[in-house]
Amino acid sequence: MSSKNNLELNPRISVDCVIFGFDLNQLKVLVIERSISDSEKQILTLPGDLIYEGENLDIAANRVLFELTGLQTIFLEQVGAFGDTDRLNKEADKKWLRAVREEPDARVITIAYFSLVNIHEYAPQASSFAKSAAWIPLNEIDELAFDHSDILQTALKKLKNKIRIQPLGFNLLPEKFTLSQLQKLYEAILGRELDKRNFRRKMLKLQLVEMLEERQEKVPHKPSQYFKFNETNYNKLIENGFDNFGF
Amino acid sequence: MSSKNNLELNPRISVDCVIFGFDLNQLKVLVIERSISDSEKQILTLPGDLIYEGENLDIAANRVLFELTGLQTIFLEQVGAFGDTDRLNKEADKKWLRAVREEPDARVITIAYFSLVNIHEYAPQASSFAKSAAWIPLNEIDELAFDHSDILQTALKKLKNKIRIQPLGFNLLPEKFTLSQLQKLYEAILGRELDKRNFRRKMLKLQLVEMLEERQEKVPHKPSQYFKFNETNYNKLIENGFDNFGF
DNA sequence: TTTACAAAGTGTCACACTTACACTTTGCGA
DNA sequence: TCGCAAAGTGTAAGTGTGACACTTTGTAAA
Repeated sequence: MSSKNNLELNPRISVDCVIFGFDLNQLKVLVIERSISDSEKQILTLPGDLIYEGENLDIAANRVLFELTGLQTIFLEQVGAFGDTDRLNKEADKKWLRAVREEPDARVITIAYFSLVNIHEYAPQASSFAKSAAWIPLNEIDELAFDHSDILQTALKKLKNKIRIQPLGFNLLPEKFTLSQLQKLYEAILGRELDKRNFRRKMLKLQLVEMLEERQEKVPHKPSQYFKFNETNYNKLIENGFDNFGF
Repeated sequence: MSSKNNLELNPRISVDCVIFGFDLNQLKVLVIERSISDSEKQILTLPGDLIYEGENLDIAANRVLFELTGLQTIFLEQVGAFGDTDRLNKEADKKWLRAVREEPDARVITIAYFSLVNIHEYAPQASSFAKSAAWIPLNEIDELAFDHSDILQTALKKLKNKIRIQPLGFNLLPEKFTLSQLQKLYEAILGRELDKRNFRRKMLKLQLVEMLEERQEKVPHKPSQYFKFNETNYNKLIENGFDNFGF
């Protein structure tokens, strides 16, 4: 174990990303599967990296996101700093750090970000950790490495709050979508069911969605109209001081 | 200027605190007056400090707050991390850092917190910066050192959002207060006027305040009833899923 | 003691929004 | 052609919001 040197005096800084996706059915999170040896139980972590020298935090988060997903200029917002002194102290985590880090005992303070990704545009990149990346449904994640469960919960809370105020959801959907899919997304994020008629009435009144000429095909039931997000109306809406969907 | 050494590789970490107070009339912020020499123009900063070795972020923020105000166990919440590489690069800031810091050129990433303080319980402590601390009305602050204006604006935005969801305001008031004072506080935070009758109706319906037997004395107009915050009812309220004051 | 002042305190109405609720329509596939 | 499965649709009751003006009350000054 390192003695009192400046490893301890000067914490390292990392960024970790909570990347949400939606497969038109479930809310998912992009996680990295980490294993030391075959015999070891797989442990999941959030994608992240130490920041580079002279690199801004937002830039670092964008870098991690891009290296992993190939996506750029998408929604990305800070969740906060997580820096408890014992955040890397679980035995399994220490073991792994010793295997991969130059300074496994250094204190690391991480700045967490969350981001919303259109899962259908997602293209895994050839970065060192991309090959072990996986979309896991939110409700199937029970344990993450380090304090990543904590980070995930905080990010989710932030998303829940934000979705009521900004139409973030559209970042998670393909360009055209049905109102049922949109509703499912809101239900997945908010964690409760919504009334179909009330939901549609609200969305249509706000004019945030625009009906397309196109409808579903080859579905074994009445085909649904496709809609697209109307950004112009959204911008008008927030100019006028809109700040609550009422969900 | 330092060459490529680990001063640059390993950023220092600080905490900065946005401490809000309310004097029953105006919303104020506790700032530090910094000056290098008498001839220099005074520059204002938010109170803050580099974290200690092995110190948790929350603990460090509480420490700064306590050293400055003598107050403990009060509302304190993280605003976020501010780490742009150029955040200490203004000429006046660099000059000052060279005068007071051991490593004036090191990159510093700061974790900002905001806190609500009952200004009447505030007792300046004998810490190194407490003697130059001052409560400045929010609307009289035009420029702060470093990126502290940015931090202040972000904290204020967070406060505005939070006040709609949690009855934070009571942290800023003395134990007994009038409904007009409470209204003034909400107006100061939200930055707009509220209707007296509607405000009272809402507060009384929610039963968050409780009327005391006492009223104002020696005021040259009809004396007002005093009220106190009812924490029991607040806890009941949030259990039942209350999440919006409707302001 | 009367009067002026200044802030406290009070009620109603119109409107918008929210919630709860059930049946019909439509296209596909068997 | 029949069954299925999800899409799509309207209304009524209740609740909350916003706008609005006058009366009350204690102090202090004339």
